[in-house]
This record gives sequence, structure tokens and C-alpha cells, in this order.
Amino acid sequence: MQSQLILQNLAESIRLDAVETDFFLSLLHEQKLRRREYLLQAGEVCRYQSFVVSGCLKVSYLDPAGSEHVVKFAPENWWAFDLESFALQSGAFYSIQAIEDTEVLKISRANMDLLLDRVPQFEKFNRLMYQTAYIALQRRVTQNLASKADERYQQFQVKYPGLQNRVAQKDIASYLGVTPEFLSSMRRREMLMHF
Amino acid sequence: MQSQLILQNLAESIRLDAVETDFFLSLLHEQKLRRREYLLQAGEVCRYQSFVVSGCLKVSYLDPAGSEHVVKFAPENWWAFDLESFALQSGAFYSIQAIEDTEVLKISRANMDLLLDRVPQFEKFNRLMYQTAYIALQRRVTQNLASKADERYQQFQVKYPGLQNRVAQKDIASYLGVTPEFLSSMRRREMLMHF
DNA sequence: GTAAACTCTTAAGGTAGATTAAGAATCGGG
DNA sequence: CCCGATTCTTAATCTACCTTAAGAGTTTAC
Repeated sequence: MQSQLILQNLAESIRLDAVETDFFLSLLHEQKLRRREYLLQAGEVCRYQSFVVSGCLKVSYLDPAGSEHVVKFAPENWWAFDLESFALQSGAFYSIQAIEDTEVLKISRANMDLLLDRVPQFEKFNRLMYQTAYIALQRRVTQNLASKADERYQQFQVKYPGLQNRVAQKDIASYLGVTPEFLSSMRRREMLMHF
Repeated sequence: MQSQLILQNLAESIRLDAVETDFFLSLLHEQKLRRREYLLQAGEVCRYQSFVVSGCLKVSYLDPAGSEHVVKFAPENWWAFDLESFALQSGAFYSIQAIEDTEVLKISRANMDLLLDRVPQFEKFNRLMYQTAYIALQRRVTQNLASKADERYQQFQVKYPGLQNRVAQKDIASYLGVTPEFLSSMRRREMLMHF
């Protein structure tokens, strides 16, 4: 199992000893997804919290009119799950789909509860994850209110460096909240400006 | 002290005995604000978590270009604080201002820590508050992506029933992410449709 | 390996919502 | 109670972004 990246990720917020580390690793499941395969479909209960080891996922919402809105991308070293559905074990609002062949390590709700019980450190990890998620979301809301499409495009490039070359234009457009046609024309204008 | 409403609010998520209730109440501070007075200014550290007993607050963000974006309203029975600033004791991103004469009950960060220590029930209360805040925000993001100004106006009316008559049009416009002029013309269209 | 199905681009025309301006209504301070 | 400052409205003009359409490039499926 490719455990190095996830341990590194944990180490950013908590410190575990060898026994705790092994216990944590024993609770993980490995899963490989092909491009376009779903990790979670809207409506299902989100039973796992997933960490991306390689590849890339997209988290998106299908509105009643049938158009897709990409809410976030999760390339390697990102966590992806429907927080609401995982916490309440209710039907998921979002779908999670692989946009490249992707490998994830995931932990079930039951195992996470076990972990919280046996290794109290994870309370902190969880709390920080919630906090970070909330703060990131808040920032995105206020930025979206305050900036136009081209500024949001720049912010996307800062937040996800290099990802523009791995993700379909239409998905980037959806993330930015514009049509693919408009993104295309923004990109052209941007290129022309460099000559 | 007007403690009835806040106890009722707590009772929605946790159950306290008489001793715990008294201890909780002993940690609260009362504060009265005049219309236009600030409870928190952007940049300050948010030292209190505040509950609105009467009146109404607005939480807003001043973008670099100097225009205001209202993020939420807090009429009676709502909590208001800058979650990020309160949690990390960092400079606040948002300002909180009274838009009517307002009475709040607030608890300091230190007292909240004390409370968490002595009455573990509040761990749950806090976790639920974070969770709810996150979920509400997430809903707002996806709704905003998926709907136009007039639909958002309807959603505002559902979320804050009766508030349209208490809040300035310009603040509602800012909350919806449109100009006051455009809100005005939406309202006119809406009225005309009823004849 | 080729047809069908997506995806990206370009361009023309359309619309939601911004901007500017100016008058009417309302509010707030002395 | 009055005057200045906000706030709300209406209307004209403008712009960011959408829609539709169509051709070129790229994947996918058989």
C-alpha cells in the first residue's frame, strides 16, 4: 500500500507513534478507479472518507436543470468526500468522479469512529479538517462574490498549480461558473496579451 | 438577563441539568448595540461568540475595491461571529454590525474553553454548530452557482421570513450579489406580475 | 481503423445585470 | 421642525457572459 503520502499528510496536523500509525493503516482500504468511474454518486450515502494517492477526482453537483457544477478538484494529497453525507449518513448531495485513473486510500465511517475512540489525536485531526474545509469554502464564497471570471481563473491557477493541463476545459469552466466557450475566449485574450 | 431564548436554542441540540445551565449562564455577557454600531470590525480578533436575543446583525466583507458584501444576517435566535477568527484568534475577515438596536448574549473564547472542559456536552454543541455552518454555507454556494438573481431572492425570503421589511434594500441586494438598482427592478417586475 | 461521440474553438447575436445619473422619499442630527 | 445625508426608484446606456451554431480536433467503442 502507498502509505507514505497519507502519513505525511497526517503529520501536518498530528503526531502519531508507531503503534498508532500501524493501527491507522490497518483501517484503510485501497481502491483503484479508472477515468470516469464514480467514487460516489449523488443520492448514495457517503460511507468513506477518501485520500487521493495518485490521479485526480472531481466533486460536482448536478442541478435540477441537469447541468453540472464542479465544486472542487482533488489531485494527489487531497481528501475528498461529501462531508454532510459522511457526518449524518444521509444521501449525498455531490458526486465524486475520477477524471484520471486514480488511486485512493479510504476509511469507513465505522473505522473512523473506532479510530476516534482509540486514538484521541484524531479528534483534533477531524476538527482541523472541518475547520479548514469551512474556512476554504468561506474564502471561495467571498472571492466569488468579489471577483470576475478572469480573476477567478487566476485564483484557480494558484490554488491548483499545474492542474489546468490535466483537467478538461469544460470542467475548469464549470468550476469557475462560466461556459466552456467563455473560458476559451478568456484564454485566447490572455494569450494574445503576452505578445 | 433575557436567557429564555438562548436556553431554548441550546435545547435543540443538547440537554443540560440545572447546575450546568446555571454555570453556562454565569459565563455569558450581555451587550446592547445601537443601530449601526459594530460588534466586530474586520482585522480585530473575534473574542466572543454572540447570540442575538433581539434586533438584527449583518455579517459582511469589505473587498479590496471598497465595496461591501453581506454574507449573512443574524436576527433573533441566530448566532453570529467570525468562526475562523474565533477559532484561531487571528484577525477577522468579516465585520459584524447592528442594523437595528440589538441585544446579544456573548461568551468569550476563554469561557467557552472552560465550558468545554467542565460540560462535555458543549463539545457536541460546538461540533454541530460547525457542521451546520459548513452545510449551510455549502448549500449557499451550490445554490448561487445554479440560480439567477430572482431565484436567490426567493430563497432569501424563505430563509429569512419577514426580514425583507426590516433590512435595507441595499443590504439585501448586497447579500444577493446584485446592485440595489437591479433589486429594485426585480421587485417592480415581481409586483407587476401580481396584477 | 474507422465511425460515432465527445471536446475545443471561433464567431454572431442575445440577455442578465452593472453603471451612471437624477429625482423622490426617508432618515437622522441639531 | 428643518436641512443634509442616505436610501430607493426609474431610465438610458453599457458590458460580461450566455446561447446557438458550426467546423476542427480528439477520444472512445466496436
